[in-house]
Amino acid sequence: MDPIGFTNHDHAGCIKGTLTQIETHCREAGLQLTPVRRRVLEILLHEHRALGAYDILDKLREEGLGSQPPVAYRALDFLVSHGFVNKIERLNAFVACAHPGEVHDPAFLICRKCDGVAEAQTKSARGQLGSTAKLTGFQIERAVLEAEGICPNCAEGPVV
Amino acid sequence: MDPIGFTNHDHAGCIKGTLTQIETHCREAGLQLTPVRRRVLEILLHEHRALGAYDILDKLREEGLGSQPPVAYRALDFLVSHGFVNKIERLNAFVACAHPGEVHDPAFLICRKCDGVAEAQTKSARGQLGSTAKLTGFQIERAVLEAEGICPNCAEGPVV
DNA sequence: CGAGATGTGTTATATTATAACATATGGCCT
DNA sequence: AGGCCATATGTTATAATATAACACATCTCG
Repeated sequence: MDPIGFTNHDHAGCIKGTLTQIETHCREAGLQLTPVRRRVLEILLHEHRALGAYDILDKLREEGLGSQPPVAYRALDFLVSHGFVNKIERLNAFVACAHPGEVHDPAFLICRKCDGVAEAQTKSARGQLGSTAKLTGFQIERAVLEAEGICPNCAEGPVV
Repeated sequence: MDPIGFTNHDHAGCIKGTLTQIETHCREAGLQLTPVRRRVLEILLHEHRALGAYDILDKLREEGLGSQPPVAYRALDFLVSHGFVNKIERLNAFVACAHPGEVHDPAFLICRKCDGVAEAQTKSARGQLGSTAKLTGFQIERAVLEAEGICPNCAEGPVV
């Protein structure tokens, strides 16, 4: 499986770069990127696919960084609330954000076979709904698009 | 609260019309709209907002139509799989579909105060991602847009 | 009638998530 | 230093959501 956005890329560099970027962002914004939070972020960057909270908790437990659900959920809450990680509602799982720091309405391509997740740009998800929202007076704060389907890897070599 | 798409409409007529429409559809397609399935659909049409599976189960239980989770989940599975009901992943809840029968990628405006849900038209959610999907070879099967915000009712008269 | 497909009843359990309270840790004010 | 507040973590318990598995009923079709 190669769920890294479904295309090859410099994974080691991507992890390191994003991590550095987020570290800087936290330092400047006065956010505490504590060991647990940092480790959860690293795990998600490393896996580069959607992981459930309990998958993450298992890894933390192996490393002696925490063993009870709130440990994982708190770290994830922090990371999600600051835009470093996104929650994929459809999978009840979490994935490192491809564009941390930027304000954006994320869109995801989710493979229903391998659970690989690619984050896409969607400039206008909000704009799309804009007309409907305006008509009714609804104020959109966040918009998430989740598309389910088959990724190229699973399409070529069916798991069956 | 008036979460009916956030605008007034002929609710009784809307329930009846949709129900008739779905009944016809089922008859023609050879689908069994059994008592439990029909009742769950009615409940959702009547409430016209997102209900959790256990909320629905409570109502079924009161009416003697079933008391165990699988009863509700099976009915919901049927209704969702045939496009009569949509699941709002963000809320782990279910809402009657505003456009049953039509093939469409639904979009929802979800009020984070009252949990009211309006279903919007979104012709191009799929098209939006089309370019990205094409680039990577991802085959989109379903796409759902969920927007969170404040509905006009909650904005005007804050619950606080 | 018998076989297969579909739907329901029921028990048990899996999975995901949070409430609540105790214990650190570090800054900051006097 | 001492006291105080905010923030983070540790821990126990439990809530909320969802499904597996098996027994039984009903219906159709050959």
